[in-house]
Amino acid sequence: MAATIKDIAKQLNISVSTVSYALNGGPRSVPDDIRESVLRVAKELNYRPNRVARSMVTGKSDTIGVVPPEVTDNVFLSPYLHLALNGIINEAGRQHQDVLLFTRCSEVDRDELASILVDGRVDGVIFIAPHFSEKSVELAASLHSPCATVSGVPLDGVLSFSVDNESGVASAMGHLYGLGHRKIAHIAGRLDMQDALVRLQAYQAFLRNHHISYREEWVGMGQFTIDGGRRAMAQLLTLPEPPTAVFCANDEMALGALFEAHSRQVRVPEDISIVGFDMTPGSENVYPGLTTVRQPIGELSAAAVRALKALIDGKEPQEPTVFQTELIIRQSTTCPKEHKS
Amino acid sequence: MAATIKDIAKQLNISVSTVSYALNGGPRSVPDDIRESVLRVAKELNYRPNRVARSMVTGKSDTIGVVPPEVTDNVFLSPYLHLALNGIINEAGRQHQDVLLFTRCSEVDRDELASILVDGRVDGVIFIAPHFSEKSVELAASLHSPCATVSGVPLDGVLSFSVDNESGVASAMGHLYGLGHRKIAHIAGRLDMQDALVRLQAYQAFLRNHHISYREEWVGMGQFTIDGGRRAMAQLLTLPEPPTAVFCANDEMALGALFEAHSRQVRVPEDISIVGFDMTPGSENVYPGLTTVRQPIGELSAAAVRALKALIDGKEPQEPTVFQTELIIRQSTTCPKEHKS
DNA sequence: GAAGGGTTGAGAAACGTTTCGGAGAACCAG
DNA sequence: CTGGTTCTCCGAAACGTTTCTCAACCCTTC
Repeated sequence: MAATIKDIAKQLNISVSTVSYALNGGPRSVPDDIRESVLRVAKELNYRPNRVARSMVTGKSDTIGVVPPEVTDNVFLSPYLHLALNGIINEAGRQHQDVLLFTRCSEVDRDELASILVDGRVDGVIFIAPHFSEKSVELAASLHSPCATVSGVPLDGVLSFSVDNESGVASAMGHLYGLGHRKIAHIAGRLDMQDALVRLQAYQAFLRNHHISYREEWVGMGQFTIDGGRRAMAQLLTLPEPPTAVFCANDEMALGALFEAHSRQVRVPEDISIVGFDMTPGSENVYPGLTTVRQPIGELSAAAVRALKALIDGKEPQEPTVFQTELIIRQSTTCPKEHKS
Repeated sequence: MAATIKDIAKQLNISVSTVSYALNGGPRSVPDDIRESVLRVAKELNYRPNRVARSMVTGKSDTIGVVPPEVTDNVFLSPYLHLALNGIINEAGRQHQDVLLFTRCSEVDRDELASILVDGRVDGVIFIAPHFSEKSVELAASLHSPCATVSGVPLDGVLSFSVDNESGVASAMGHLYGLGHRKIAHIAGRLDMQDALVRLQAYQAFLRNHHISYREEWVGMGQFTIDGGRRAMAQLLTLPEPPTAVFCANDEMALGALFEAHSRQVRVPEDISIVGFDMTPGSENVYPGLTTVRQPIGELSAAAVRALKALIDGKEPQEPTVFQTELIIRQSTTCPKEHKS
C-alpha cells in the first residue's frame, strides 16, 4: 500500500497537479509554503514516486538494456563479457542510467527478442558481440529504437563500437615474425562472430603479405573457450610438423592452449610460443605470463553507453568508432628453437 | 509509433478487451476465429505488448533487482561479485526473470536507494554482500517488498543466503595447523561486511581453541582487494618475527599477498604458506596454485533468486540458508621451514 | 474602472494495458 | 413459452504519473 501522489493531494486538499509540480520543481512553479508542506507530507507518508507510471507518461525509463551474445548458462563468466559489462555499468552509473540485463533471449524466438527491445522498459539497447545470425540487431534498427553494438557488424542506424582487429593481429603476428617464427598457427574463435572472423582473415592476410604459405591444418577452431583452445592445441601438437608459435583469437583459448601444452610436457615458450588477444585479467598471472593484444573492452563499452545516451537525448548519432589495440609482451613468446642455438 | 492493442481493435472493429483476451488466452475465452484474426492482425501491425503498461496494471514486472555492495568504478570487476552476478543471471533466466542492475546507489542517499526498490520496476531485490552501515536492507524489509541478501546479516523479513564461514575458516586454519604452522597471520577483509567480520572472529576462535596466543600485529587489514592484500603482506613480512603462514579472508587479498611475497623474493610456499577464501577462477592458474576455501557463490546466489521468486509468487518465505564450504588444497601451502628439515 | 497580463491551482486527458460488470444472444430443460 | 445457464463481447474503470486547458484571481497600467 505505497503512498501515491493522490494521497498527498488529498491530505493537503490540493490537486495532484500541484503536488506533482512541487515534487518535481515541475514545469510550473508553486509557492514556497505549499511546496514545503508537500515535501513534508511526502516524507511523512513515505512517498516514493512510481517509476513505472512515470515511464508510462514520459516514455522514458532511464534504463538501458544489455543483450549478451547468447543466453546459455555462465555466459557472463566469459572474461570478455565481464569486462564489457563492467564498462557498461561504470558508465551507466555516470550517465544516471540503470542497466537491464536480458536473460531470456535464447528461449524465445527472435521476434520476441525484438519485443523486449521496445516494450518500454529501456530507452536503448546495447548488443554485446552479437552473432551474425542474430537478426535482432537489424530488427532493433528497423524499429528505430536507439541501439548500439560492441564488436558487432557496422549497420545503418546502429551505433557501432569495435576494435581495430587488423592492426591488432598484425602487431601480434609481427611480434612472432620478428622473433623468427615462420610456422605460425592460429586458433580461431566462433566464426559466427565478427571479431573471430576478422582476426582469422587478418591472420591469413599477414601470412600472404609475408609470403608464408597458408596451411589449413594450422588453423584450429577454438570457439573462444578454454576447452576449445585445449582441443585445438592438442590437434596442433600432434601434427607431423607442428607450428613453433600459436596466435589465438582470444586469451581464453590461449590459456587453454597453454594448459594443453603444460599437460603434454611441451614447454612454453621454449618449445612453442603463444599469443592471446584481449588482455583479460586471467592472462597476467598464469605461468608463463601471456603475451597478448590489449583491447580496451571497458572503454569501448563505456563509449557505447555514452553515445547511446546522447542518441536517446536527441543528439546526432555518433559515427562508428574504432579503438586501437596495444601489444603486451610477456613471457609466453620467444624465438623458435631452431633459431636459438 | 508502435502499434497498440487499440490499433488492433480498431482494425477488426472489436473491443480492446476482446483483443487482450485473445492475445493472452486471457481470463476469458474468445471464439477461435476471432482469436486467429487478432493474432494475424497483431503480426501484420508488428504489435509488441508494452510491458510498462502491463506492469502498471498487474503490479508485476518479471524483473528482479540487484544491488551491489557499493557503487564505485569497477565494483563489478570483483571476482566475488562476478560469480554472484553470474549465478543470479543464470537462475533468473530459468525463472523467466530479467535482471535490473542498480548503478546509482552511491550518489543518492539511502532514502533514495529505498525508493528504487519500490518504484515498481522490480518485483524483488537481491542485495549482494551489503555493508553493515547499509540501511536499505532494513528499509526494504520494512516496506514489505520481497528481498534477499547474499552474504548479509540475517534479518527479519529478508531471505538470507550465506556460507558457513566458521567451518570454512576452521578447515583452512586446521589445514595450516596440521602442517605444523603455529605462527599464522590473518589478512582480514572490510570489517563492515559480514563475511569479513565473521572470518576474523573465526580465526581468533581457532587460535583460542588451539591455545595459540592472538597477536594483533599478525592481523592485517586488506579491504578485500589485491592492493590491500599486498600492503598487509608487506607489513607482515617486515615484522621482526614474521608468521610462517597467512590465512586471507578472500582470494584477491591472497593473490596480493602472493605477489608481494614474489616481489620480495620470499618463496611461497617454502618460506611462507598462503591460504585464500572463495575459490575464484583467478586462484587456480597463478604460480603456485592457491590453496583456498571454496564457497559456492554461484549456487548461493541462484538459491537466492529461486527463493525470491517463490516469495514473489506468494509462497512462504524460505528459512535462512547456510551453504557448506570445501577446502581446496593446492600448492601455496606446505610445512613451515623449521619443521621440515 | 476597465483592459490586459501574469500567477495560481483545479480538473481532466493521456500513456497502454488488464479485467470487471453487465447486456444481449443463444441454448436448454421444464 | 418461460426461466435459467452459458457464451459473446462491449464499455469502462483502474493503475500513478505528467502536463495541458482553462477559470479565477490579483496586479498593473492607462
